[in-house]
Amino acid sequence: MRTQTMKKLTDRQRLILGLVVQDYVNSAKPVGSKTLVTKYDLDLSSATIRNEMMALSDAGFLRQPHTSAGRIPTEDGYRFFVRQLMQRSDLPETLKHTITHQFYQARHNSKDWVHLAASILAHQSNAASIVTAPITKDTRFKLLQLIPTTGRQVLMVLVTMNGNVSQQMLVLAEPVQQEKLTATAEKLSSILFNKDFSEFETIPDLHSLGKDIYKLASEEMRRSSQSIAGEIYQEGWTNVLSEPEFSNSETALRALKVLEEPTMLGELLSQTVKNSEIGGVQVLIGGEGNWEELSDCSLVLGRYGVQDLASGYLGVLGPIRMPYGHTISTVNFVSRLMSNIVSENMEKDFSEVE
Amino acid sequence: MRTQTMKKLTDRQRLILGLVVQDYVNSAKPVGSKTLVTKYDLDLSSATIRNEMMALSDAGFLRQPHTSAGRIPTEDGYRFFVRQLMQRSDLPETLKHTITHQFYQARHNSKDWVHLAASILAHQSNAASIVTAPITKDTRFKLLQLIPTTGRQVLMVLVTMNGNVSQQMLVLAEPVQQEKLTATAEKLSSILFNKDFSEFETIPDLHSLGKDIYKLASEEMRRSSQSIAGEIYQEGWTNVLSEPEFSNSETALRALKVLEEPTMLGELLSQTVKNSEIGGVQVLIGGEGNWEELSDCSLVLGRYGVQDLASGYLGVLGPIRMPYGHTISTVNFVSRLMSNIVSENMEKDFSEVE
DNA sequence: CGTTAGCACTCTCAATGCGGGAGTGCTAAT
DNA sequence: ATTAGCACTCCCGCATTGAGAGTGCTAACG
Repeated sequence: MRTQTMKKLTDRQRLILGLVVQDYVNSAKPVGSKTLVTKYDLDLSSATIRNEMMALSDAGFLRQPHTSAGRIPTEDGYRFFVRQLMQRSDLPETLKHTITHQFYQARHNSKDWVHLAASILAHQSNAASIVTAPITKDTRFKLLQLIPTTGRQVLMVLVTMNGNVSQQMLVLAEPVQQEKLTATAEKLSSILFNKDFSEFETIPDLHSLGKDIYKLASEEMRRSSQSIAGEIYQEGWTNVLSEPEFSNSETALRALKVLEEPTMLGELLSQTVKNSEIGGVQVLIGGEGNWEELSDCSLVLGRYGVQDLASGYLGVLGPIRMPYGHTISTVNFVSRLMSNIVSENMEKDFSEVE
Repeated sequence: MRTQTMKKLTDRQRLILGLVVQDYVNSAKPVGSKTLVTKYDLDLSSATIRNEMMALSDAGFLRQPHTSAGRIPTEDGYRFFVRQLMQRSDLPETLKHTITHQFYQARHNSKDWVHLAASILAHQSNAASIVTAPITKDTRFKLLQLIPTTGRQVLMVLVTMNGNVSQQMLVLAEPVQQEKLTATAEKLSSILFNKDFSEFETIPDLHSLGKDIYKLASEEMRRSSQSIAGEIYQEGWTNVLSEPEFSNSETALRALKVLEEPTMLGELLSQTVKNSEIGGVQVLIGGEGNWEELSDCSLVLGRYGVQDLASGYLGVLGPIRMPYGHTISTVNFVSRLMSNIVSENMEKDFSEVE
């Protein structure tokens, strides 16, 4: 509301605002002036604190749930806190090592490490986590293989130049010898090698099997190039439900519906962090006016991966009363680990392909 | 409690019990004698109904939340209803067609149709759905392929005799020519063809690359043969949360924790429906004494697939106050569709392999 | 005998009222 | 500028109340 006015706060006001946020995040109860003095033994009287609190209320950073109750932060209060007061609280070194090790072990299977990320985020932040598998915007074809499984069913595996793998089960009109499948795959691979998806328009001269596969491959390439995010992993819903502000479950319902509805979630991700830098973290507090359903929630969202090449989203949904410092550090840390895994894969790529 | 006594109920008592269950399922409010008479215009006075209700309470099928409130079914009441009174309510034909068509379109990609099943169950039953991807107990090796993706990374695809596909990304110690990969894959494939996983013990004579792959393949086969269930798909949690009995969210929390914890869920599935017939449906009402967390919930669980060859689980979790007839029919219907898809795939298999 | 009308009784639920307590805003003194 | 003091406001828990719904019982009825 008064973002442009943005009054300068005195150091003491900043201190008090910080303490109120901190205390409220821990206790979930409105913070009174006296509580503040005794709990953090300040060298001030409660009356002074009251005056300052009034100033902070006027500035729009604190509010009272009702006359003559303690203060709780407003959304703007949280925002100011996150932008100016908060200090990141790093994870303890031993924990970092453990997590790093877990990622190291899972690094070969993208399903594994994406799932691991969701799990760690949910546990560390005590909230609900959202992680999407990385996707690549690169649409240059590298190779294709056809693997007979059973009867007329064939698994088609597509690999792009930077190593993205996608696959599709297909059913042939009639059984085909494995040799013929291999030959077809090799022929298509050599025709399409290093071609961009957009060059797929002109259908090459092929026998019917080749043509069918060709169509499917091009369809698959198109599909994978259009999606905004990879598969979505979520965990820790019950963490959110056990927060006291969601005990009536009506409010929790509103928020969790956003997570459950893939279209909403996609919109949320793309609108919020689509073009943000990788490694950075965005904090969406109380829906920011755009997301009514999230009015009591905050999101800490980020992107991981390698800029312009391959990336995915990760984030945490919790109550607006959230330990931002810790959550942001955690998201950051996990994001970095995941980016490492992605870029490791890419680097190996360059060293060979060039 | 008094299951062995199992008093014979008169027809009128059965009728009344049925009506109470029906009405309570719809309204979520205790059912009174007068309500029953007027709503379903019975040719009896409320006093008579009261007498019968008392009998049903004595028999353990009805109870009162407090003195002088209407009656609600006990767990035993629901069980009696499900076993003896309930009539299945088939889905309307048009809906059946729509659903069948959706499955038809998704039939080639197991991810797609399993996900579709979860989605349809959640929507139709207005509860939370659980579906696991089918897994095969057959452990006979069919073929293996190695697909270079980027740098030293290689995708290994394993196919079993009945067409199960599993894959694993692996990183080689040093770059290897594609030709060599192909040759290795072919050699291993021919060595292992039609061998059972248990025969993998004796390591054949191979060069180092072949040995590495061999170990990984055998590891992968072992892993996939040990799991009780395929990947788990869930949907419709918010449906459960919006039921009035879960408005305080404490109770919902208990139940949903079971779904979120994979080990618990696995135990639940295996203990309940592991060896049940495919196509049959099991109803777990109020935890049945074994699952304290589910005391306010009911589960309708089933298996789909082809007996002894490939199967998965599907089911629905909702409040104990559940429209059992409709839910059971839905689970049954979806189960049948999924079994069809699985068996279609298997049949094609036999026709060619034999 | 099963069924029914009548009635007293019980218990919930919503509304109301009543301290106690926590915390405020203001004023006047330091 | 800070603080002590104080009146005031409002929540919260608790008990009270009355209406309403539904019961269990008894006695009358066909």
